[in-house]
Amino acid sequence: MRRATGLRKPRANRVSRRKRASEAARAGGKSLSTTRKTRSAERRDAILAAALDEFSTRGFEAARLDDVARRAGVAKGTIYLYFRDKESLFQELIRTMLTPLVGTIEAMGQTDLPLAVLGDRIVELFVSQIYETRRKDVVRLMISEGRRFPKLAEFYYREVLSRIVAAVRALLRRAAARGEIAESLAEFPQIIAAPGLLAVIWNGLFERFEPLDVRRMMKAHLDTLLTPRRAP
Amino acid sequence: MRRATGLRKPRANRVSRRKRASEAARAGGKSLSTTRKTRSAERRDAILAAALDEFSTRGFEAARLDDVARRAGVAKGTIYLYFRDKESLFQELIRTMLTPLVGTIEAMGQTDLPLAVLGDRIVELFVSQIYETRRKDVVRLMISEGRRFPKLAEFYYREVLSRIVAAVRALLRRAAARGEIAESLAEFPQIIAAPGLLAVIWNGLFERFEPLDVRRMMKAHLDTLLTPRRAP
DNA sequence: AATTTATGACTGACCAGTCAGTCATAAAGG
DNA sequence: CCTTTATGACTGACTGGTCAGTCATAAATT
Repeated sequence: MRRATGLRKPRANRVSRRKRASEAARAGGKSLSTTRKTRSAERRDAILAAALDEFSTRGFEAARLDDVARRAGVAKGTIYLYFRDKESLFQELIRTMLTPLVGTIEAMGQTDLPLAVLGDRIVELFVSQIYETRRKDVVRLMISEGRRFPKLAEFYYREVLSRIVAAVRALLRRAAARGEIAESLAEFPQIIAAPGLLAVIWNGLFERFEPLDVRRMMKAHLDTLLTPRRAP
Repeated sequence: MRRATGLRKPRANRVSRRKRASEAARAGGKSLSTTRKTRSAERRDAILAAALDEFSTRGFEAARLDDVARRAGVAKGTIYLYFRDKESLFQELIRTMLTPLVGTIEAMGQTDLPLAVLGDRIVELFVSQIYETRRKDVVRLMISEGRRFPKLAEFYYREVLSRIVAAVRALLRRAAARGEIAESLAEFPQIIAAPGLLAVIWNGLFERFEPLDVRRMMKAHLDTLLTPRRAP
């Protein structure tokens, strides 16, 4: 039951408070750094990692910051030293995880190889950098909760998606010019990503009933999109 | 501020309670039926419709049953006459909206037309029955919240998805046998649906930045998948 | 009058965010 | 170098507010 008195209870018997925290930090794998700055960065990362776990399994609303704190080996108040509020923590999480991806993908947009070759690279990039990574969970979060965070959706569109779409479009245009694919495809770069997206969702919902081999599916898809250069 | 007393306040001055409710029912467009059964079914539907609105805009956790009740022109307690609890309401909503779709799609799986023709029908079916309908919101809900309702995901897989997948797979096998598409495609019926799924998500998150023409995208996709029968 | 249907005030549990207090570490002084 | 003082990172009990679900009572229907 909730205490009814409005009186502040005087502090008492704090039994070994720091102990748990430092143990958890140690358990986190990192040697406990003594530098203030290093320690601070480690804590931030620990909180972000814990937040990803909790947000992924319960969703934004249902996730409890108490649980995030416990998982990060930190007191709840500490979270508020690093993030303004729950929403801010959520947005930072997505920003931090997805931003680094853009460069990699844009770089790939530059290369001027036959699509038959690039295809393998695209598939591999997606699988190794997203599907087999915690970034998969971030993508899921973006899909699931993005509508309720219009600012975040806008950020994500401007900083990530629009750039990727532009890169892929350029790539497809060149391939179409070479006659490797139909012109109409270059208009919808989203088509290239669609099976990957589907796989992320399928994996979260139905994998236990019917597994899906992303790599093979994406490969089959790309192969089929290629215009067969005259039947043999 | 929250009331602190634990005392039950005696009931008093209920001023014209039914009025608002019956007005709202009338405003709902339906003539107020006198049949018990009809009226009951109407209420149920009103609650489901209101629930779809609220769950769609706020998400399952954040949606308030008070708001669902208000929107349905009903008192909160009434919801509990029709549904066991919030979760049950959510699951019933998805069941009710998606189940009728299966028959339509399975029927299409039977027809034995060239894929070039069937393609148009598939696109049109998807757009008119899902994308331009409130079912689009239900699909979004399934994607966003499905992970937290394993039972629901299982129901959806068994009753809806697996059947659709089977129908499309059969359809693709026949098309592959006729040489209309690559064999490898028939292994992944999901590929056919992928752009539609992507469109639903895109529509919810990024439509305001960059509109996406589903019909044209899906058409372009299907056209590209068809093996060009020998270059002209 | 009896039964069914509906209502909405109320409760109990829950949780984001706060803040007075603590303590490890750093800086200053001897 | 050692001791003292200062700093601010960190803690967790607490507050204020929210909301799912209940139930005593009222309205409608038979």
